[in-house]
Amino acid sequence: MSDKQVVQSKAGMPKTYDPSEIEGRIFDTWYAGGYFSRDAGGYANPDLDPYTIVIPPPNVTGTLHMGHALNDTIQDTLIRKARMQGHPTRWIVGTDHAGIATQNKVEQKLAKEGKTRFDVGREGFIDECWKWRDEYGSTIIEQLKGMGCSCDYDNEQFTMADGYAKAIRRVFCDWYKSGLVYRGNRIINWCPRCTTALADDEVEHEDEAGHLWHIRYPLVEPVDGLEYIIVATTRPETMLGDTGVAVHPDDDRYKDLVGKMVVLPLVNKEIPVFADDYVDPSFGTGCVKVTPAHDPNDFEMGERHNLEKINIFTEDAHVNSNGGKYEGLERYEAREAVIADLEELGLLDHIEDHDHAVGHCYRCHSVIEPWLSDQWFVSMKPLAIPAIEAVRDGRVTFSPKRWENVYFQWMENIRDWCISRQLWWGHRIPVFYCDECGWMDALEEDVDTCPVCGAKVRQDEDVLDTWFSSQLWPFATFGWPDEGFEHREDFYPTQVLSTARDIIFLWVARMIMSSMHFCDGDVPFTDVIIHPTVLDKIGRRMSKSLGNGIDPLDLIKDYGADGMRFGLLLQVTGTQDMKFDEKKLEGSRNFATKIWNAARFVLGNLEGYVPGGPEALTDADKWILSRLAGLAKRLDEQKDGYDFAGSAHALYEFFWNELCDWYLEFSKGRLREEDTRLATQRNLIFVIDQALRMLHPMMPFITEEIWQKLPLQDKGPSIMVAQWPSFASLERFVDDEAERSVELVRQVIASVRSVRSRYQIGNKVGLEVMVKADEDACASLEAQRDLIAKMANVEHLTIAPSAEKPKASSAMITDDLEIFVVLEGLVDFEAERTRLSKERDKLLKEKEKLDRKLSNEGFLAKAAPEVIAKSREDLESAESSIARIENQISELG
RNA sequence: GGGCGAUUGGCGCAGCGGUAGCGCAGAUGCCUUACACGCAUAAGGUCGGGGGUUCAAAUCCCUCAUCGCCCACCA
Repeated sequence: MSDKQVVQSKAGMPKTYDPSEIEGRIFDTWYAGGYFSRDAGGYANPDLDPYTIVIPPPNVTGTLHMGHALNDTIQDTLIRKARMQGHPTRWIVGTDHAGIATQNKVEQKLAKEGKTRFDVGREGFIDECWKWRDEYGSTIIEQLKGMGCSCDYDNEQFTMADGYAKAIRRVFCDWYKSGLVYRGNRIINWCPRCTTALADDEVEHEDEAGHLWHIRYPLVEPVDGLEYIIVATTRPETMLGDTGVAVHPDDDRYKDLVGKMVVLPLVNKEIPVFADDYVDPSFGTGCVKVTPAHDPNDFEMGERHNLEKINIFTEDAHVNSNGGKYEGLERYEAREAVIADLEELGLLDHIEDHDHAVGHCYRCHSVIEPWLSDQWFVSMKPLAIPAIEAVRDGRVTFSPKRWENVYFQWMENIRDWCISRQLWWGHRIPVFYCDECGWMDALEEDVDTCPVCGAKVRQDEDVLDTWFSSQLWPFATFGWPDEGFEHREDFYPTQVLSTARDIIFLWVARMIMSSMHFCDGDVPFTDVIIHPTVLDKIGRRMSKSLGNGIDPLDLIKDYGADGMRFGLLLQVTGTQDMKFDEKKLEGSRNFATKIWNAARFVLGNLEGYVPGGPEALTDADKWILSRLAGLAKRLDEQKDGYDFAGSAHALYEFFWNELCDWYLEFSKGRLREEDTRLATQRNLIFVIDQALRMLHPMMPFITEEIWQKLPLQDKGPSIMVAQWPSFASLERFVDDEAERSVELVRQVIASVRSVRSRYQIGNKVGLEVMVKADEDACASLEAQRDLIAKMANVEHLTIAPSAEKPKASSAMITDDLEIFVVLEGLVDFEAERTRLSKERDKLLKEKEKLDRKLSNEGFLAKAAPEVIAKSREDLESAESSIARIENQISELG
């Protein structure tokens, strides 16, 4: 309580940073300032290259999860830095209509009211979807704002928006006319619950424990006494649609059977035995039952051998009228029934356990049914070739690089893409049919009547795969195919595409293909960042069913948006997974408070301040400025590597371990002295200003809040548009000598503290200390004796090359110094001896290693000269330390 | 069946060719008037096993093991 009063009298800042009070207010000022737009409220430099990012559009079905929080933080960090560097920036934001996902949600909602989509009809259902979108779409945008994301909110995109629909139509029609889009009757992946086709990569395969049923198919006429052959299958119910049995052409066991007929049990139909290379004689019995309508391989064989294709399932996976007495049974009921009947007939030879991969719908997890139907496809190979080339030659690079191999592997084996979906929510396929004269065409504008015969036409009932629309995101969001896209050099290609690894195929690859196709071969983005997947703290995927998901907004509430962002970025190393434990954010929240308090300290010590640039009066000043330059260098250097954890660590260390732990402490005494106060104030302000700018992209809110309070000259309206501190702008401060000098000071202070701790001497007890060192070191220390006196509470400090150890004292030996702390009546000589001996033994081991190394001829002959020199130096230093320690030990008597 | 990733102090992670670092937890002492979401000090690791390359390996290569991902039409 008294704390607060002290605080108010200082800088009007509470002593713990409270983000909830600040974040919303700051976000509003950013938005009002127009900094999220391309010209950054007038602060962008139009002469610089544009920097653009398109956000991976979240599904309107849901709210943002930890993966989004991470991904969007990464993007915001990048775009904010680019903006501060002066680039015209634009971060395109928007949502994806998410065909199946949304349709499912809305169907569930209707189900709760006891209705199906058929009750409300196609139009009514689509209306419901729009309502859903209006509700959840805004939630997502609010979440993004809560995280501090600096998106171009005034230009929000949606994959079902009118303009976007134009792009879809153009693409579809263009590809249709060039033959890349075609209609075909093929085996596709059918989800019987969603009642729609799916693309191959929308199917998730999982190994499941199953069985291999061995079934006897009687021969019409016995061959050499053989009355039946045995087929092995994992799906006995599909036998209802069998139209042949295949064996390998070179399989001697069955050679004589090729061309013969067998009787398909239960169906009592004669089907042929034929030979096909596809069959693996070593698997099962070497005889394969062939169901062309329900298995992709069987389909191919059926094509090769002109077999009939009998569909035995309805769209919801029940046996249809082709299944005879089994009609109406659900597929697994049918399996039971078929097996029971075979058993009864004595045709079930035996059953083996057999694990196999079963496909599941990526949306509802139902088991996929391979199903023969008419669908629309995109021929992918021609599109893939230039897209592979673009990554191969580095026009697009992945980070981490290893994902490029994943991309290549998929792209080089790419198969045609089934793009039609039997859904209502989505872009309806723009193909029109005339049932009168048979005319059909893909059209960019709707038509009612047939241009050939004038009869009424109908539009294709199906909609397009959601990914068909999201693949156009990098150019459709900029107005393509309209006139505005002529200014595409202002934003296309974009710079960075940051996303999760699980949509490399579904989305990233397809964006590269379609964008290059429609944008004169130009890639849609140059850098792809594949960020780690956020797992729970014990390494499981976060999911609704496990209930282990975390809402970013809850984290923001507890740790602040900055705390959450920084905590996440600290974990973005090159690995593929990130085990996330909320506790990990504590350090980042504490870091925010640390910075807050550093600012509180500086702002509370501004009496007599007159604005001005940094003044490097002392080594301590030179040191912190040099370290600041070092930080800028570190951040500059990693700009291409996307080492977010590395940058975050560098910032953390600078603020906490250099600025707060040392420079702030150094400055305490100097702020009280008339002759040093102003320079110290100016240095503090300068360093904090620059460091806050460097931290801003990662922790936007707290940096803005503090920065606004800094008494800077000619500062702009927001740190968001303040100049980014490049290394070049700070290079003049690099000062190795000052860094060495302060290092000596730190050694003395740390040594004295160590002695204090060992002898349990309170900080309030002033000590007598002597430091022995060479002339140069003594000169450095002498110039900074006030700092040592203050920070180590030394009452009498002697610094001299000839300093001698007082009898009653504890000695500390460093590489450069001998430090004696006088301890009248306190010294435990035995303990001192033990400690110094341990210290010496450690050094002896080190010396031994170095000796061995330096007497190794191979090392001397082959190692780099600087490495050898370093080893020599280390040896010298170790030897010197050993000698001095031994000297101390012998003096202890 | 292929491919990728992980394996470093109790826990979570850096380091990726020159004698092991960070955060958290734990220990000890401190309300040192910016901060107890803090300060100080000390302790803690033969870098999964084995082999190889090299003057030198946590770091490169091979192999094994464990865990986890992805891709694949063997019914």
